[in-house]
Amino acid sequence: MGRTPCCDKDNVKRGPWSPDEDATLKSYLETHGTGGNWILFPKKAGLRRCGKSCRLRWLNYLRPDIKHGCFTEEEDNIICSLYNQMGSRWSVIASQMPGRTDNDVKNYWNTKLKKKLFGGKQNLRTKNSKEPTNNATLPGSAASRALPCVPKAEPQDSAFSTFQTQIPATLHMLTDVNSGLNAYHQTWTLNSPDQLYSSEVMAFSDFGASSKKSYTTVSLSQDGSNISDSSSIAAVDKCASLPGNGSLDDSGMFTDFSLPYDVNYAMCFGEKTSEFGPASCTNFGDFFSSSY
DNA sequence: AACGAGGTCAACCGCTTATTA
DNA sequence: GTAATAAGCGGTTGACCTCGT
Repeated sequence: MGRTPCCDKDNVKRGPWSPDEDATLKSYLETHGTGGNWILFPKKAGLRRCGKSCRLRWLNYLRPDIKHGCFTEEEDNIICSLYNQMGSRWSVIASQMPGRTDNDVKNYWNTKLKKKLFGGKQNLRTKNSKEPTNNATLPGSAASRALPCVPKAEPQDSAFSTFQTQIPATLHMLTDVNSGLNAYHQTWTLNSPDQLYSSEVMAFSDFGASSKKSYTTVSLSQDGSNISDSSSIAAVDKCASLPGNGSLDDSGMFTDFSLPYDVNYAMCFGEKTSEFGPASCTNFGDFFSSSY
């Protein structure tokens, strides 16, 4: 007994979208919205596509606020930090970067960032030593069509050099822990590496590893005139600002996280952050190497 | 010039979560 | 309270491209 299919797979077109389909979807969506139901949308719009496919096409590509192009160094930092905190929660990570989609961030991490960070390391989990090097040029394939840019120069002696500088990363974290009512907006500053090992920061770490239910995201509007998703909008509801460097509340969580300190220390958290990495690890790359 | 290897990204799949009846 | 349905999400796949040999 399988799940009932969301559409008749035999009668829907699959594969890449044509410009015509894009135009149809876009114009219909801009005029009528989704009508509150993506499943019915293709029929109403006159598209022979699965509703899920339409939704994905819109959210990941056609939305007007989508940002196409190179990820900035700041975005790199945000992705790395958040990935380290919460793992592959791409929608949450993407929500911190307006115009970026979870798919974008996921692809960027898997194809570029991961290599950028670990490409220079010797003891990677590679079986055939075919791991690309840091200075590999960006292929001019689909990537260069979408991202006509040159890769940033990377020092050869550090797989994680970006993070060895002090990063004033501001990470807008979205959460709604425990009660679902007491999410706080709070700027959090680490003044020393010791704080990363404090009970307070363990709570922060735990936050990263918490279940999906602990996150608050603004749900996708069903109204086409207001379409967005967790990739581009911040959870502004339920958030109140708390000034200063106050500690974490048992029932709440922060949304701003400033890191004026060397983030290497933070990289000793486990990938899923429910556990610490080896005490001996001194940077992100070392941690990952030692984890594999 | 041909071909295989590898990189990239859009799109799909299927599971989980949220919402509605 | 429960079942059905839709939306959301992360993992994976496959087409297309460039590069190296």
